[in-house]
Amino acid sequence: MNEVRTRFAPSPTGYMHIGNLRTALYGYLYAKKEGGKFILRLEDTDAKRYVEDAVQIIYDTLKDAGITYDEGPDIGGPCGPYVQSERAAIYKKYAEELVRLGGAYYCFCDKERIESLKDENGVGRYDKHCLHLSKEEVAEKLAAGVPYVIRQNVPLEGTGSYEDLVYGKVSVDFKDIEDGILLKSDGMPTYNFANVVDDHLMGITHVIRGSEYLSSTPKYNLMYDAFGWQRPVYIHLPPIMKDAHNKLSKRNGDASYQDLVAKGYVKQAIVNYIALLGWSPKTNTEKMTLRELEENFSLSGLNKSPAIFDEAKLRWLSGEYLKEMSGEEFAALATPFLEKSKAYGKYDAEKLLAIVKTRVDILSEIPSKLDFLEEYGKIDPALYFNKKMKSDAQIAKTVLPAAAQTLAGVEKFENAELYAALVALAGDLGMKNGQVLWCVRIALTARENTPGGASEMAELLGKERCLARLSQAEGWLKEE
RNA sequence: GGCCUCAUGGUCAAGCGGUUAAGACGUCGCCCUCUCACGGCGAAAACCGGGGUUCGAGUCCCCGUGGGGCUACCA
Repeated sequence: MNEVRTRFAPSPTGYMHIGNLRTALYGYLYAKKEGGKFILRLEDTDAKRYVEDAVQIIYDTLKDAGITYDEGPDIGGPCGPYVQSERAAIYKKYAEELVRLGGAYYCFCDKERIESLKDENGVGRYDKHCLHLSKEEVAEKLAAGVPYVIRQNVPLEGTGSYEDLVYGKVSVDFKDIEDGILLKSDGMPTYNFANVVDDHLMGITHVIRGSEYLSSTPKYNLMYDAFGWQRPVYIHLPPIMKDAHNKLSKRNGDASYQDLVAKGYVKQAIVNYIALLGWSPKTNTEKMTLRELEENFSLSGLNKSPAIFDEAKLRWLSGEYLKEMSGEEFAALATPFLEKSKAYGKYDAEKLLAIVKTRVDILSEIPSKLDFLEEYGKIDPALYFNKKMKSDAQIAKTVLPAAAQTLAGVEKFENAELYAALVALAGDLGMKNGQVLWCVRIALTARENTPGGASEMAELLGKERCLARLSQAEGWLKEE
């Protein structure tokens, strides 16, 4: 049994899409699961599409997501170079070899002739014109320096079939496949050729890629067969959609991995979530770390229908990761976001983080959850009304002054003590706990909803602010 | 247009000829509770349509409909 070798072969054309990342993740997971190797290869044969920082983004994203590779452009390996633009000579050699084997041929047709083959709809296919050139004619043109490409020689009849591990049997008639260009006139190969040569030379046993290659795979198999190479196992993956009609893509302004990280989604949650888009674990446990994914991944759980990216579920997962973190871990991740809050620097950071930890799913929500602390202002008396607590502005008028007095006397300004003191006050006043607590909380925060009860808010605010706010609130009540 | 391919709740998704058609997110309700959140419990919610095959079809076959892909000197 040969060692399993999978690869991720992105084209450095911009940002790392969620779909690309998932393809990389599955390749990585399968290799790990099988104790094999995962390889990174850059497919940069199209100079026109090259984007400056794209390569670095690919490295950074994979690293950030924890997807490590055993061989790749920046770390080397036995099958290098791992950048296609550095392998031009290799492709040329194999293209010429394929010509010798009859699987390809030189083509000297110019653009005009190719255009003339197309019908009014721009649809047309190459007519194998140059396939019929004699050896001498070819040699002559080559010697004369006539520009050429090398085309694949696809049979006119027959059917190409293969067994895809997720889609099952896929068949395409050769008559529906054009003699595509393998080697461009600039000497570089097209994807259609480079992927075959590289996957073979790099010993790739399992090709994991997007379903857009489903119907072109038979022509790759034609090349494997012509060379006498063993065909790899194919695993095509359905696309990740933005909605029922559109694929998730940066072009549509959809979130990339780094966008999601910047928004404050927990990285592990992102990886966990995308693993679930198109794959389902055997058990009902969906929350899994990368390590757990490595153990549980299996090709049989792969799904063949497109999956719509659901940010709501990602949020939930992110929140789950946040909640189970230790205070230190959470602080490390959350502090940069906490610094953007109006409350930052004015309150005990540890307390702020503790309050926000179970109330936030993504880190970027932190400022808005805390800003209210610094937005204290005139209180609408209606806020004091609460049916269940049986409280209203009238009750508040007697509660607030008494509460101010009580709080002034609390030594240890901490939740437990404050709660006890306020409950005791309720007893003294002959009121329900809720009547006192509700009124105090409203007076302290000027908000109907706050991330914590009256005593917690009081602790956070501190004695000085509490007393000041209480007296201010009392004043506003009297104006009514 | 031709070819490839997909189709279970709003979303992800289990199911692989016989099930009360899982589970998760979301939604809604209840409980807990000093509001919110957390947590607990519960509910609503699906087999695209039509033909077959079969004792029996979400599961197999065909057609239709709808979606996605390919049809580049892009990948």
